[in-house]
Amino acid sequence: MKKSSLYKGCLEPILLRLLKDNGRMYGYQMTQMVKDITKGELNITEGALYPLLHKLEEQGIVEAVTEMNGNRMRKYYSLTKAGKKQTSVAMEEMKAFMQSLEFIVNPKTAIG
Amino acid sequence: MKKSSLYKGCLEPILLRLLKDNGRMYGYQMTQMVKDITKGELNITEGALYPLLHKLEEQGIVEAVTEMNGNRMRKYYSLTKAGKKQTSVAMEEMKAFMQSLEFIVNPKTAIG
DNA sequence: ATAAATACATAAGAAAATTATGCATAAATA
DNA sequence: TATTTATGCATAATTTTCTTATGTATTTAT
Repeated sequence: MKKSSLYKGCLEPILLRLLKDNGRMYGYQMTQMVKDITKGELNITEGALYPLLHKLEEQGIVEAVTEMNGNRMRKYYSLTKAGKKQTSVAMEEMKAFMQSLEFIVNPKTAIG
Repeated sequence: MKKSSLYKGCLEPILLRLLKDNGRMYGYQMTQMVKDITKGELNITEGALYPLLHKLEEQGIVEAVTEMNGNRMRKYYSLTKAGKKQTSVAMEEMKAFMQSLEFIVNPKTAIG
């Protein structure tokens, strides 16, 4: 991301997708993976990431296990059963959303 | 849109795109066109639309002309020269953003 | 007649980020 | 070896950007 935050609102489904694809992950790892995948385009800020992960944990969407890597802590998150169900819904919504964006931004080539 | 606001942050570029494609438009028309194009998926609320249009006008991105259609007012908006420039930038950002979403949500089929 | 659609506007509140800050360890670099 | 960068977590204050609710008024459909 450069400046304007287009991905405001998409962070939660992005995290769910990462966990769905990669099993358990820790926060910092998520930021790095998204940065890599998007070639530096999307940079998740810590101030957005950690509070969201905590919220998802409270909601029972994810569960966390803290492990030590040498002397450094890592808090691994993974989808709960309810979280997997929720992820399916979120992915359908994302698909529809992305298709809608295509319709608007690319009206000629978009297939629907 | 159903419930979650995935498109938070995307409203401005969406409006710019509409104006770029259709020349001058009035607010209500924008909401209807987006609803049509997206098959009811994206419903722009008035509380989001009008304040944003006013902001864009203040910033010199759009200019407005009020006309009467019978007894009903319509406020037509169109891109200024600066607005067209800004739209180009915004469309590049949108393109990159959408590509990034593809990378994340559709890692196998996404082409980059 | 009444409801729905058209057409604008604004205010209060909520949601979801950004920015700034803090702590701590490990690795790289000047 | 001193300092910066990277790793890894966390939270608070603020800002951005919506949603929801409300208001006014005309036109069309039921």
